[in-house]
This record gives sequence, C-alpha cells and structure tokens, in this order.
Amino acid sequence: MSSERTGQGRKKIVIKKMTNEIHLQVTFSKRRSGLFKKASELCTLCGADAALIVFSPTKKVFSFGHPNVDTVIDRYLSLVPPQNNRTMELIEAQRCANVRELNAQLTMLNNTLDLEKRRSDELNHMLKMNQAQYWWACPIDGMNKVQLEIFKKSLEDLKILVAQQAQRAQFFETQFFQNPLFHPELFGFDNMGGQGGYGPSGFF
Amino acid sequence: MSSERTGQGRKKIVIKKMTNEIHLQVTFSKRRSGLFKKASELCTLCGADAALIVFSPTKKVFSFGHPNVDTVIDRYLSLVPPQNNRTMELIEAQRCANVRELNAQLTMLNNTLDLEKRRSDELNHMLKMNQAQYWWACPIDGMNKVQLEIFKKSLEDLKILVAQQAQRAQFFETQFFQNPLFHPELFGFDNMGGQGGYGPSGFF
DNA sequence: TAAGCTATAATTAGCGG
DNA sequence: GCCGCTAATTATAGCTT
Repeated sequence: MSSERTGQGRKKIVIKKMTNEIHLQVTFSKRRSGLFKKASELCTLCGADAALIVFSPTKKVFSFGHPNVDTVIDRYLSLVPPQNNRTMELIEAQRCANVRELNAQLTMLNNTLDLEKRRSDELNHMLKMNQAQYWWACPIDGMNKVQLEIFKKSLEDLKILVAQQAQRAQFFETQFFQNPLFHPELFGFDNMGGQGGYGPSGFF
Repeated sequence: MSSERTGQGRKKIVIKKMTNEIHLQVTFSKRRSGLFKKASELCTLCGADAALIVFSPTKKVFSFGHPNVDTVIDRYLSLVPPQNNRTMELIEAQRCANVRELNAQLTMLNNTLDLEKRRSDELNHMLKMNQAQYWWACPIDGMNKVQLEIFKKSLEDLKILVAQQAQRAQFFETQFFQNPLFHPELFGFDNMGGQGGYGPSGFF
C-alpha cells in the first residue's frame, strides 16, 4: 500500500535555467512563495523595510512591500527621507505596526485553531472508542478511569485556551475600534502590546 | 582537539520583532544574504525578473535586480497607474473596508469563543459528574450514553466552528500578506500571489 | 491544475574565535 | 562585525493523488 519506496525525497539540483516548462512553473510557484515568506519574516524579525517585485516567466507580476512597495521604491530612488512630512511618517509607521501585528495575530490564531481542531478530533475519536467499549467493558476498571482523566485534562486545557483567545481577540478588537491614528500615545507601542510569547512556548 | 561540544545547534524561533539588538543585527545579516540568494536562484532557475530592495534597521540599503533593479521597477510602475487622488481614495476605502470587516470577524470570533467556553465548562462539569458516578453507577445504563452522545455532538459542532474560523482567518491573512493596497483586479492585471497561508503551516 | 507527501537539501540559531 | 561550526529547523524536488 503506502510503503512503496516511491519518492526518494528531495534531490540536489544545479542552479541553471530549467528546461522543462512544467517543472519550471511548479518550481517558480513554490520558490516564489518561499521567497515572499522569507522577505516577510525578515521584515517582521528585524523591523526592516523591503520591497520585492517578481515577474513570472509568463509575465505576471507579484509584489510584496513593507510598509508597502511604493514607499520603499521611493526611498530607494531618492535616498532622501521626506523630512517635510513627519506626521505622515508616524501615521504610516503606526499603521504598519498594526498590520504587522495583525498578521502575526492571524498566524497565531490559525495555529491555535489548527491545534484545537486536531485536539477536537482526538477527543472525538477517544469518545467513540469509549462508547464502543461500553458494550463489553465496565468503565469502572482502571482503563476507562485513565482515559477519562486524560479527557478531563484535555477539556481543561481547551477551556484555558479558549479563554486566552477570547482575551486576545478582545484586545485587538479594542485596538482597532479606537482609531489608533488619533492616539499619539500609542505611537511608541512596539509591535506587540504586552502579554508576550504567543509562540508554541508561551502558549502551552 | 575538538573540545566540548557547547553549541546545542539551531533553536526554533518565533517570527516576532527581535528585542536583542545584537542578535537582531546578526540575524538580519544572515537572513538578508539568504534572501538575496533565494531571489537570485529564482531568477536563474525560472528565468524570472525580480527586484529586491531592503533597508536595514540601521537604514542601510541593499538591493538586487535581474536584469537590474531600475528596469524591474520601471516595469512595475508602468503597470501600476499613477497614484492620483482617486486611486488613493480607492485604496484607502479598500483598507478601511478590510479593517471594518476584520472587526466584524473579531467580534464574531469573540462571541463564538465565549459560547465555546461556556459549552466547554458545561462539558467539563458533566464529565466530572460522570466520573463521580463511576463509583456507584455503571455507565452502561442509558444515562451516560445519552450524555456522551450530547458530548460527542458538541465536539463535532466545535470542530466545524473551528474549521470555519480557521478558513476565515486564513482569508484575511491572505488579504493582508498580499499587499492589499494593490488589488490587481482594480487595475486590470492579476498579481495574486495565490497560495495563501503564510504562517500556520507556514505563514503568517 | 492544484494539493499533499516524504526524504533530503538548504538554511540558520546559538556559540566560539 | 565576519567566519566557521553544529545541530535543528525549514524549504523543497520528485512523486503521487
């Protein structure tokens, strides 16, 4: 069935123009998305500004910019930062911080939901197993007790996660409902407002 | 002699603005070169044209272009209509629409999570009751079967809700990652970078 | 055409010089 | 700050569905 040693995995390639058009399309698509991801990560991690413009072999255009393409291009074309419009700069900076943060939040949210989905599936499966067993085993025997302990623990974790998410969601809702552009005191807020670590580590 | 192996090797990191300035500099340097390498490989492998401009946190500029930066920029700018006031209005309107929509999403998400929290509490309580009963009642009697049925149903509902939310979140993530300021359909060409989902399982 | 998989190549975080 | 090292994480080439 599945364990045919079909794919040998990734092979080394030489960086030369690909000849096979089909492979080229696929490779372009994969590598393009990888490139854009790396660019966005660089911006997020290091607070760098960047613009990336790519024309596909079929002449389609793809672009990414932080804070946005034109701003970076302008800066590049004339390495003179607009001194005459500091307010706009601040507003732009604030907006970008929000968008960046928003992206991070959405990423995290997606991760969390993904995890919850998986856990939900597991619980569901476990429940089915439990039910199936009721026909031939008495749950008073240790086995079911253990299962239920785990089950209970999972539910408690879920509860906590849900509560945390609700809190986070509320936080951002607040952020956006109050037009941030008109809150100068917020202008210094650095990327993330508080309650740190929403990576896997900070979360579980 | 190869003395003690002090390094533990690479550690997983969260894609969030780095706080340590020293680490940030090093990371920027490494990742920048990696990014430029990837860009150049994409051009060579697929015959794509690309321009990449990066401003370091310390405002230094780095650029790469194939065939060269200015050519690609010109080509890009010629595709994007001049930034007249009407276009700016459209862009701004679009952005506001996104934020408004996002707020609606967050509100809904909050409501959903609230509901789920309550349901989770109920289930938890139910489970405790269930466990308590194990000492004197055999769960094979209809009562527990019914409870577990409800439980199962609840989990299934939760699973669906979570899946829906994940989809929505992904939609918005895509919206923002793909340079939302330039919706191609507004300008008559298609630069949809497709393939959403940076972050979880990637992206963002 | 796109999406998923898996083994492997490539990148890079954390240290030390 | 740059270079090198090593172990782990990520990206992805070649297939399959």
